[in-house]
Amino acid sequence: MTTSSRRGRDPVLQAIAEVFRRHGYERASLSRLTAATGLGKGSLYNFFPHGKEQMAAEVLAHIQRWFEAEIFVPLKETEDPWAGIERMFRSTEQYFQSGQKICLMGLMALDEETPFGTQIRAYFSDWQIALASAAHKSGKPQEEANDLAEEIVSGIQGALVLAHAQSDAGIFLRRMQSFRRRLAFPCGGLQSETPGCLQGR
Amino acid sequence: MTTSSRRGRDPVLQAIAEVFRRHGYERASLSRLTAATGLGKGSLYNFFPHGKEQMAAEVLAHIQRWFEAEIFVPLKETEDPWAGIERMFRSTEQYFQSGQKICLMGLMALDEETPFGTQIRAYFSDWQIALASAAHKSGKPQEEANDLAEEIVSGIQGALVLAHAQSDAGIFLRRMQSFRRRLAFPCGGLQSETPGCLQGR
DNA sequence: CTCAATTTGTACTGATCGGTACAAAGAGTC
DNA sequence: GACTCTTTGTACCGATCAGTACAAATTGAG
Repeated sequence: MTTSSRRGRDPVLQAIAEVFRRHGYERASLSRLTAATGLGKGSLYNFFPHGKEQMAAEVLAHIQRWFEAEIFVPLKETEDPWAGIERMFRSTEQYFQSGQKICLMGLMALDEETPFGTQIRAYFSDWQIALASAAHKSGKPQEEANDLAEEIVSGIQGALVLAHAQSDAGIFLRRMQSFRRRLAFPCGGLQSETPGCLQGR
Repeated sequence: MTTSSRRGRDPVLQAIAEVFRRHGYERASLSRLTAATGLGKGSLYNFFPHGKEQMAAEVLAHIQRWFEAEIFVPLKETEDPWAGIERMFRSTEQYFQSGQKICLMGLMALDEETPFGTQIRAYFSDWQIALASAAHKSGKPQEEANDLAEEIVSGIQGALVLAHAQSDAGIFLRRMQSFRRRLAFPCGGLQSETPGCLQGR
């Protein structure tokens, strides 16, 4: 009882999320979690009776809610699709601290045999659907909008991987700028057919 | 001594690589490694006196060598850049089994505090440099070639993440087709400026 | 205050971790 | 067969894991 306790559930969840993000599910040991939250095991298991798995599930749900409110809903509901799209880019850059932070969803997506597959799937498909909706509203044909959304949602994950591998936030920011251009210009989408110089398999 | 031993080092490394790929560095426990290789702890530590870390380092070196020979060198040295590029796509699709397998380099890139940062950095930058070289040879200006290479190398990682999250190899194959088009068409590269509808920050 | 309910620290559990020690088993040479 | 030298299985090590038990401390209501 020496440390922090009466600050509500959210800051605790935030601290836990940070541990998961930095160390992954496995290495997020209880000792790390107690250290990061300032809570003893007793308190932690009092907050999360189902232990580590519940912590991770709630962290993922928290992330999902944040993206839903901050990004997906604006993308789907704004009448100015460009505003929603630019807001997505800004919020994404801010959330991932210009690529210095990692996407916990992406990290856990690579882990086999976690019980969070459903949550992870929902996160990515919600994002993709929301972005495709905005792209369609901005004038792109539905098919091209879907393709661009898939490109950008996956591309953001890849940019985070590469930026982290090279410890270079510039990579992430450059990719984000490139995605902005891709959405703004009509030419980059699904062109006719694969050109002759690359025989599509 | 009941099981396999006289097959050389390579198949053992391959089995170890598979464990690392499926479970990550942490969850790749010695018990899993002994099970996958059919070797006891004694044999494993006889092959790899420095234990798990040496195993991982050799696996990464093995991967690097494979990509170097199969993809990077052809990209850099072929006189027909399109042939090298198409070979890259085909080899990549084959290596990752159309997106069903994960990139161990990308997975470990997301892990903090592994001692493999140098190897991982080299893998990605070698790939990017080789691809940019081929793109440049195919007629793109150097700057655009660099940008496209960064887009595609990171994009492949993202495609693997998303394909794995959704258990949908189609995502990976669609992204790869999209990258083929990006390289083949001149229009998708670095255009003039960010358009007015998206005020670049 | 009193008393019940909640929150907390801590000592424990059994399991598993990576790694070591070492003797038995194999293989090669003579 | 007798002698090395390498390869192998297995018993063990201390450390750490997630999780539990539980009593002391705290809180809140009356």
